[in-house]
Amino acid sequence: MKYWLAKTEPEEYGWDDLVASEDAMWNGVRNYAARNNMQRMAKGDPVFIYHSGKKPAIVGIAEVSRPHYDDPADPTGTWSVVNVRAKQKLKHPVHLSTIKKNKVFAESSLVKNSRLSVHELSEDQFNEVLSLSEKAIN
DNA sequence: GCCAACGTTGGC
DNA sequence: GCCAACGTTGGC
Repeated sequence: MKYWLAKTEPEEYGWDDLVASEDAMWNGVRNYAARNNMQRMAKGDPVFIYHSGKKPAIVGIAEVSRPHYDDPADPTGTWSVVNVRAKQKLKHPVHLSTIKKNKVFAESSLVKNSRLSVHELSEDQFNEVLSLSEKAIN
């Protein structure tokens, strides 16, 4: 099992939209590194949903409900999508500022490549996010 | 709103 | 194949 994090702009499509749609096609990724990560997702892998923007933070957990397939909106066949399903909102959002201060994430692409929209996390990092989400101030 | 970092494009 | 110019993303 692998662990993932997918970024989204909450004004465009946020956690609440994902909950409402029940099973959503995660589309619009137009970056090779992010696409390659999506192609490595397996059904059932956990995916943190991250809101970028004013208060960047991880807000909830979803899971891959369908592994990658061709983006139906892309006639060239270059880009992929997956389907994800919301599982659980985090008790408290885990802010990027917290992640940056935490040495477990020092080598993470979350810190080193802020522009990447789909990241893989280690098991330790995944568990650290879960643990941080239990704290009101993080 | 600004700007740094990154990715892509296109000229050579 | 290199690299300058440009566009975009996302944190602050």
